[in-house]
Amino acid sequence: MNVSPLIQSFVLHFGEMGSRWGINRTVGQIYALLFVSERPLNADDLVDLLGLSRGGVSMGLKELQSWNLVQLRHLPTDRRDHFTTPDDVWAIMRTLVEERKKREIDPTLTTLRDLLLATPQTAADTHAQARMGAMHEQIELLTAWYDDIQKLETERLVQLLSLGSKIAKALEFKDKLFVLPGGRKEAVA
Amino acid sequence: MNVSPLIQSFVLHFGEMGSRWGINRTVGQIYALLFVSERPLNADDLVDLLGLSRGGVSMGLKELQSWNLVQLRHLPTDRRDHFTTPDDVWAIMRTLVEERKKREIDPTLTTLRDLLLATPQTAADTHAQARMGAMHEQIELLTAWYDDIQKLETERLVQLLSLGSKIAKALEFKDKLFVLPGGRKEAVA
DNA sequence: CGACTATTTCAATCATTATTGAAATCCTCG
DNA sequence: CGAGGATTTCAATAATGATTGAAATAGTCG
Repeated sequence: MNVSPLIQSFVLHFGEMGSRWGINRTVGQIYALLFVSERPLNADDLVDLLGLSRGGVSMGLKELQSWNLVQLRHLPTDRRDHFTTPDDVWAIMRTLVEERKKREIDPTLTTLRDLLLATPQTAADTHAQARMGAMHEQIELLTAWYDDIQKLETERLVQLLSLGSKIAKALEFKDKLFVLPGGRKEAVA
Repeated sequence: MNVSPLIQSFVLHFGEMGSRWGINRTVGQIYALLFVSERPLNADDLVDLLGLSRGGVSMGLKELQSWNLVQLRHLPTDRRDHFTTPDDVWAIMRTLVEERKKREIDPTLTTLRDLLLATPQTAADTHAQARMGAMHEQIELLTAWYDDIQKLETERLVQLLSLGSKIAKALEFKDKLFVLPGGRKEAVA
């Protein structure tokens, strides 16, 4: 691998993590190198710098493109394809979450919806369907939240994240305020 | 597989998804079946119902235990180990997030911290380190938010999620209010 | 339109991971 | 403590996934 020790450590780490992330080592390494590079790299650069095969780099880049994680660039006087990652780490993060949701959550949501429509044949089925319903409801709530949050501009998103549970403190306070004499709570939200 | 068609579909789906989630098919199937079962199941039940090998079930259960995703139960008059998943889907979700963070985020955070301490040897290193710094900062912000949120009781968490971006709307409003004549914003949060 | 280069494809190989099932170990109850 | 059943281990095998590199294709420039 023809990169400095610092960069090599980073690249190797991403290669390792790749397997835990459902992408493979090659793809992880390519992405890591593109992420830290000052200039766009072409496939030959990646072959040289990472010591991978020509075909492997081609497939890795194709996969990264399918994830929308790399951008294709054309440099003047060079007709080869060059690749970069976006500069903005928040943009990257949004893409990552979006794609993982698409691959890891949406299919399950679809399956759950289908199964919830089926007529249970046994007591076991009825119980199973109730469990699936609980799971479905939860995922719906989470994805609705995500859809909502995802629309925010980065500045505001960061603001919201920085706030953290302070907001929940406020909710708590509000609840305490609105506890009625009987002990029940008024619905206010 | 000796389960009703409804449950079989659910189990098979989780088996399929297992690979996308970094767990294997067997583990996914075992978990799915435990999740929808009315009663705790023992290893033999799982062998019968899912048609897996004795060893595979043993390893699958061990893995699920290492994820804290199943609970061991002992039934009276039966000395075999029985397994269940928690009833509360939010508790499950917390465990899942916690474990994935531990496996998929924390190691990267550690690596980044180490690499940020290194002295850059080249201009490329300096640039790479800046990129790593941006990544590090972002992950820190996200995990700090998570640590904060994670402490909330479920009721309040759900409340917060339901609110979604309404809070951001409020932030926006606040910002508009506090824009000073010069156009700069007062720091208020 | 060629000649040349860049890129992709794909069959073959290699590596890793999953799975089996029999043997070994561990437990527990009488 | 030991017999019987429950559980785990592990070597062997199967299945899947990653990687290579040479051949095919696509694309571009003069």
